[in-house]
Amino acid sequence: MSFAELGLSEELLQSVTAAGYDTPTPIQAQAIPSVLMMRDLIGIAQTGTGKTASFVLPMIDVLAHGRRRALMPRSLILEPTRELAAQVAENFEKYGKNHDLKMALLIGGVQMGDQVKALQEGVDVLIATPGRLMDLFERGKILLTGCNLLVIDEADRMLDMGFIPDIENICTKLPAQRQTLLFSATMPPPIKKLADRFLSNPKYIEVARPATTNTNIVQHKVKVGGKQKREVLRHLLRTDNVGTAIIFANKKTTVRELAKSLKRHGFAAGEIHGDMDQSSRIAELDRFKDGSISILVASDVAARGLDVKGVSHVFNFDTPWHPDDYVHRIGRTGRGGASGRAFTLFTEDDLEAIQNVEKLTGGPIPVMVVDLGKGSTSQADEAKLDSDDRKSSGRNRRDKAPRKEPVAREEAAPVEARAPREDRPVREERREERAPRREPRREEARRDERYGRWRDNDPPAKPGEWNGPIPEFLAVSALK
DNA sequence: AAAAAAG
Repeated sequence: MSFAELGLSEELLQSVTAAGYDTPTPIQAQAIPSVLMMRDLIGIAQTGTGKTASFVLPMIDVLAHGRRRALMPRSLILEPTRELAAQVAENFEKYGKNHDLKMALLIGGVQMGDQVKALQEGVDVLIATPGRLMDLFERGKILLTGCNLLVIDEADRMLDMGFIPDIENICTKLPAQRQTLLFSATMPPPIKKLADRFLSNPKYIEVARPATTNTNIVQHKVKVGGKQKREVLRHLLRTDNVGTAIIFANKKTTVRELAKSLKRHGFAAGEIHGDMDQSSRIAELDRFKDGSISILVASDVAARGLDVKGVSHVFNFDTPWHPDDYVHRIGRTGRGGASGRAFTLFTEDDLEAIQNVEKLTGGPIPVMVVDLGKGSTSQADEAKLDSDDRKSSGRNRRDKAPRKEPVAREEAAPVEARAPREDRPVREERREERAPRREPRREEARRDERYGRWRDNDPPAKPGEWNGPIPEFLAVSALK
């Protein structure tokens, strides 16, 4: 299976090749033809599965023909966080470089001026977080009546963040006759309801079981006394061949203090959390991406969807309170088939949280014993932890190979020098099974039908005249 | 128990 077989245009294939990709991931293989056919779509996929390109690529082709109009964006992508929105925008730039497309990134924390200006000049694609979008809408800077393609990304995250009423609100402002794509890692009932209400006859694609963790990631948990946390972390950073690491903490204050502490100890560390202004957030992320810093201490603002290449390690300085967050956090490593390592520090108080994580991920996480040379962790502790595992995982445990001994018990001797960048885990191109092959001839026919509807030949609309398909509400009122 | 998002 290659990108060329999915029905994408030549220009687009060129930019995909230029970006270094030749084989679509499973979600791309399944979603792209469907999006090109203008079908609604529900995509159940974890981050790191190539989900973003699965809607960005076909959208570029869909939008390639058509007119921009002032204040009337032609498509809208909703993202839960500013960073994710910016990341999607980067994707549009990367793959859309051979196309004449204008986009606007509508996120909070930055000046409105440029965003308003872009809207006035007309954009093909709007990438937005809900708050700023609503704000600009209420100020009359956007008309959503021409927006017939909507992407709701990370829907479950939106739910967690209380955005669902906003999303519903926004949906009602878009033309009823439109294409809607909804992506989510899980399908809790409120998301199901949202999909039932705003999508019609969607194609359903599921590429990875929700709440399972990537098998490329080697996981460990490390029991620590509260006071040893930083020391244990530093030890692991020095001895586990760490190339690039994200360290998650539960609180913004912890993030700040930990970053400061690590810097004091000579680590090239930075920080990211929601109390920082947007420009610092972007700057820190850039420093991390370009290698100026090798360690990023983060709150859960960076837990989901953030795509930084070559992150060798994820450390949970705090055990996450919600097991979902664990899955998302460690998913920042082992991306795109690369290998990764994830360590979770836990204290006596975190036993329940750890058990919940293990229930979700489907097995006990092997214990890593860190000996700081002061007799901090004893065999007795390990034995006790092992019995905790047995309690928590119940009958699942019988199905698994016993893993009572740490899989990778490390030598305690500190190694000061960090591994050179070349020693980082190498990304392997490992693709899973392909979607069934499509017959090209049928595919072409469907595309033509669609283009007839949306592309080249539409006469220009006069002001106030509806140019697209007849909106549902008009059709309904005509029947009455 | 927190974090995120509008200002």
